Amino acid sequence: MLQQIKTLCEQHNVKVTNARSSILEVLKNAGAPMNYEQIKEKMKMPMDKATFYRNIAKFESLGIVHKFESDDRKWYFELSSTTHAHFICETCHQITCMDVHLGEVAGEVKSIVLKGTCKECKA
Amino acid sequence: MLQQIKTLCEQHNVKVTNARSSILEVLKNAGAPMNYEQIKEKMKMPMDKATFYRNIAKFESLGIVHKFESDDRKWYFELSSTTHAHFICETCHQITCMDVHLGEVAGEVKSIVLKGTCKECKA
DNA sequence: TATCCTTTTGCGACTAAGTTGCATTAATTT
DNA sequence: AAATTAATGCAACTTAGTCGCAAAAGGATA
Ligand SMILES: [Mn+2]
Ligand SMILES: [Mn+2]
Ligand SMILES: [Zn+2]
Ligand SMILES: [Zn+2]
Repeated sequence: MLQQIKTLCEQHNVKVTNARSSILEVLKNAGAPMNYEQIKEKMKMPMDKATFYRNIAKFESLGIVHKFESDDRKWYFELSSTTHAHFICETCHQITCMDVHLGEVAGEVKSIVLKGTCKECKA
Repeated sequence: MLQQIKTLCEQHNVKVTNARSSILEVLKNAGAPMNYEQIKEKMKMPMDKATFYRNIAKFESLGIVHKFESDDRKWYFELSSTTHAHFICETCHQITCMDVHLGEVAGEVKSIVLKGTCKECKA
């Protein structure tokens, strides 16, 4: 298990269990947001979905993990970083992380999801 | 039935049925995006959800209606207008329509959903 | 080490928004 | 009128995520 992940849990006062480090390790190595099925596939150990979702909920509440919903009605997860947007192509379903700068907004923004057609699919 | 709605259907070559005008009439009078249950409550006639969703899907494909998902995992619908964003407060679950101006974006944007905490809940 | 207590996990049953198949009805076409 | 096509209602289905509960893990105390 990566020391980095152990530290991350300890900083947030979360016990480091196999299930938890397993989830975080996959997310650490992810190049893009992943859903439950995708994370499960990449995990070395088997894990029940109840365990997965309960731990994810904990990570979320602690601000370790961020989630949003794609157009397939599934939740996608990534390790928290600076607030950025996700562009979801309704044709090819690819998810792209991107920075946008919003103007005046009606509150504190935690998640930005744009849906539409990506440049490749448009062309 | 409103003449306006009849015209809307005819312009898109959609037969005007009771079910269809009933849905559109509710959306026409809506002050904010509404989900299936909310629309159903406001409708004069009873309507099966299969009929509702099939017609909504048709409206969407024709560009008459726009939908997005809130944090309650339900779809919210509104009559199409100029592209604008929806701010969803994760505390009070209120949905606010708003204009944002994005900078450079990776494709053609059709839907913008911001989630976070609204000013009232923040205070 | 033995006992107690709290937290985490796995399993299976459950929930609920939205979908689908199919038979019936309504509207068009010939 | 008969034939064809489109819209509707109903019930069964799908499926991402949730929940209750009992078993396991683990830490604290003695
Ligand atoms: Mn991202
Ligand atoms: Mn709106
Ligand atoms: Zn695309
Ligand atoms: Zn609020």
